[in-house]
Parts: sequence; structure tokens; C-alpha cells
Amino acid sequence: MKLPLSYYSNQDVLFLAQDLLGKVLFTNINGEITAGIIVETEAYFGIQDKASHAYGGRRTHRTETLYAHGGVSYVYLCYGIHHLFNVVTSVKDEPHAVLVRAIEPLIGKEIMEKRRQMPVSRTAISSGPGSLAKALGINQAFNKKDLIGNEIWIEDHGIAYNPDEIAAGPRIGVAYAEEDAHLPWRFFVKGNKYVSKPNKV
DNA sequence: GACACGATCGGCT
DNA sequence: GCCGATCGTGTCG
Repeated sequence: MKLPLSYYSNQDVLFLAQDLLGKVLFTNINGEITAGIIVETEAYFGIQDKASHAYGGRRTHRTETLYAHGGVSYVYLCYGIHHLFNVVTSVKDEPHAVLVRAIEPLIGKEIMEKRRQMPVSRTAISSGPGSLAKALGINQAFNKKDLIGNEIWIEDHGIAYNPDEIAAGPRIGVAYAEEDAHLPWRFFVKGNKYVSKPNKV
């Protein structure tokens, strides 16, 4: 059920970004368990990707997490307000990562409603990277957490999509990445109502 | 030490 | 569709 460490060692981050669609992301905060099906991701291709925090081999206190062995979380604060959750992949010193952009609520829906102050019937509850992080209670304390531990982890529930059920398009909010801005490295489940920008392909 | 800006969201027009 | 919120980070001095 719980994805093993070996899953995250895969050096093909474009494959993993697509393979993570359908997997179930869990958090357990003081016994409050919440989980959702991953329906939208983006791949960040290490040191050669101008949109990545690790572009050019940049190595700072913040980005150090990206250089860890695959299988840990990379959480950072964006726009001073939102926490964004990434899955660090590949091997040590190869800073590939997958940003999770949307989930479909599955377990602990009442807890998510309390955290988001809105009914689970609203898709905005977990649509978009900042929103899903808040719904799952992910904050800075989750940075560099082991994804095979018991605070945050990902399970395989046997949900898988065929290639024709997945759409690929340019990543969101990376205009600064120049020629890398238009690479089709954002993946989402076609027709899923939790996808944050379903029209942009 | 100072400053410009972001892998966004939600409210208002 | 537009705009303000809000603060850690990185870069420069």
C-alpha cells in the first residue's frame, strides 16, 4: 500500500510526475488523518530546469532538501502566504522534484472542512498547491519529512490512468523560466473537477 | 543591512 | 479579470 523508498529513487521525474496521478497522499497530524487522490502534478527537472529552485546547481539552506535522496518532502513558503508541497525524487545530489497541485478529498473530509473553513462540496477546498497543502495541514514543519514515515506518506490504491486520460501542458506561474516556461511538464487527470487550471494545455 | 520578488489565492468589479 | 496580502529567500552592497 504505502509506496516504498525505491519508488522515489526512480531517476525519471517526468515518469514519476505522471505515475503519481491516482496515488493517495496522506497526512497524520496528532491522529487527525486526512488523504486525497493526486490529480494534478508538475515535474521540476533538477539543475537544468530554469523553473527549478535548484537551477544551475544552486544550493542554499532552503534548496538543500531538494538534493536529498528521493523520498522526502520539500515544503516552502510562496508569496508569504502559501505552503507548497513537493515530492523529492531520484538519487542524492540529483534535485528532481514533483509539485503536487491538486488532490481529490478521500479521507478525513470533516477535518479538511475545518482547516479550509468551507464545505468539501466546494472543489476549491483542495484545488491548487496552496489549497491542498492547507487542507492536509501541511506547513513548514513538513519540510524534509520522510515520505515513508507516519506523518506524511503516499499510498497506491490501485488507481491508474491510461495515457489518454492524462493531459500535459505548460507549468503554471513559471514565466520567469524563459524557454523552459513552455515545456509540457504539468500533468493532470482530464475532466477531474479538482484540477486547478483545466483549460490551460 | 536593504530590497525586490515569488512554482498563489480569494475577494471584488 | 484584476489586485492586494504577506514574508522568507537570495542577491547585492
